[in-house]
Amino acid sequence: MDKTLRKGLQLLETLAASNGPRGAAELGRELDLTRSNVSRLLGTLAELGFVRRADEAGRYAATLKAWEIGMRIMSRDPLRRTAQPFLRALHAETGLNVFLAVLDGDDVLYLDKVEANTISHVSAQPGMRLPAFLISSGRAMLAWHKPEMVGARVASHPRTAGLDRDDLSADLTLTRERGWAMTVDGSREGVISLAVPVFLADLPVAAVAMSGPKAELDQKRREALLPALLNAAARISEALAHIG
Amino acid sequence: MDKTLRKGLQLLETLAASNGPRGAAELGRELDLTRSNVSRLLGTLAELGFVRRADEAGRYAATLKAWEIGMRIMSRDPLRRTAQPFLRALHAETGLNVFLAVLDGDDVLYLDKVEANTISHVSAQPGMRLPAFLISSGRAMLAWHKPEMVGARVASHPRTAGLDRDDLSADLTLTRERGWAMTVDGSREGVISLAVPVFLADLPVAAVAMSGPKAELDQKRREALLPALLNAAARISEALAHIG
DNA sequence: GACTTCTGTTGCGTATTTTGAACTATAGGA
DNA sequence: TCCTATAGTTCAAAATACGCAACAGAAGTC
Repeated sequence: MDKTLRKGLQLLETLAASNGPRGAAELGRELDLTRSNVSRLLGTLAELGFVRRADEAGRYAATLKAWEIGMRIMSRDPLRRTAQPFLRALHAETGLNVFLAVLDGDDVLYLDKVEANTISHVSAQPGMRLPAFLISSGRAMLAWHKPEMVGARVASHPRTAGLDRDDLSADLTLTRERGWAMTVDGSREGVISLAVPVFLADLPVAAVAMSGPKAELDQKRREALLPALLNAAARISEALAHIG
Repeated sequence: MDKTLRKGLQLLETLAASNGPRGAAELGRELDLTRSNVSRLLGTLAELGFVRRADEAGRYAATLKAWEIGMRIMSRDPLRRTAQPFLRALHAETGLNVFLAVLDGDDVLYLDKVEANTISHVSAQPGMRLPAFLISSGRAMLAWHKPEMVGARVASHPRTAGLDRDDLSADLTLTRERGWAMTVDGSREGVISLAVPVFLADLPVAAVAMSGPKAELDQKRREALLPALLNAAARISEALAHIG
């Protein structure tokens, strides 16, 4: 059960998702807790260093401690570790933004990104979630799942605006047949994205994606770039198999 | 007080620092908790998604949930957000690895890094901590602190191997006079690192550092690169002042 | 400026919650 | 095969966290 731990972590999570510092009453209303309860929880979270008083008025903000702990976890992640050199090579070869993503529930979670060091505000960032159907990485992974499982997900997910179930189904079939996924204006207007799944024991455990401006990626260019993407994903799959 | 929250977060932290999956008894010994207590805490952490059973034997490992939450926190960090474009510009101008770091207690905490996309295993990674005295970023920030405060830190810190207090004190004075810090073989053998503090309201709140191989960075090259570093730090300070 | 209504924090008594020992079950090693 | 690890569960005892109320202060309103 451990109710206190539950509430404390929920509180931390809420604070992490908040834009600015927040007070106890406000947080209490959002989480259905009393002011005094929230106040005390914030006090202990502050003692532990996960939170700090931002105002003299008693509003709190999340510190970087959770980030630090999270980075330590991520630094050991075997998927990211084995994939990273291949992602860098792929970026070097294509000049495009390169992503590594996994499927978590109905979302895609971005694990890594290699981008040009120019100031290009890519929408997808490591740590972000996006609905799997909208983006190429998600479709690449879904295409290798059982159709009935995918169907259930389409039906259950609310954000299917402008996306017919049959269209999606057809796209996934096509994706699986040709071996790669593509979305146009998926995560961001004017962006084309290509993705290929990474397999471990015949399961699509991740996806490698690369994206660039629509104007730059005409069909000829895409065809020229695809082999590098397919190769990168294949080599990551192979490397994963050797690790375990 | 909130003892349960305390223990739960301590458990998560320990698990995040562990190399592989760990069992309840083992963790209990390390944290002075009973097996049943740890077992229950792990159960709720698993329910909340922060931890998962890695073995069928009942050993647990941290998931990426803490990382995800942490990344959401970091994505809003004003220091990193304002610094990032300048760090990228500095990297583009110099070709060196560029770092952003803050001082936390006796350690330096790396917030960001811009490096060449080639496979170069830099020792410092975002999220990592290193003793402030050892590395240029730390010295850059310490040099603008009150000497007595620094002295207390030197005395208290155990890892002062091969580092005389007077030598350090002299180096900090020199650093402050010339406006930048330098370490040779600081974080890693064969690496030279240069750093300059970033100020907010006359306090050294961060440091920008850049590093490269000793062979590449002779004095002539260093003198050529320094203005870019000083300029980057100054512009970040200025940008910070405009934000608040 | 006085008033009203928020805010965060803190005692305190109650009762909910957590706790640790004992117990079961299972797995690995000698 | 036994022995000793392990993890997980039950239950009564007790420590703990809870909400209410009270207080102090801030912020907005008339």
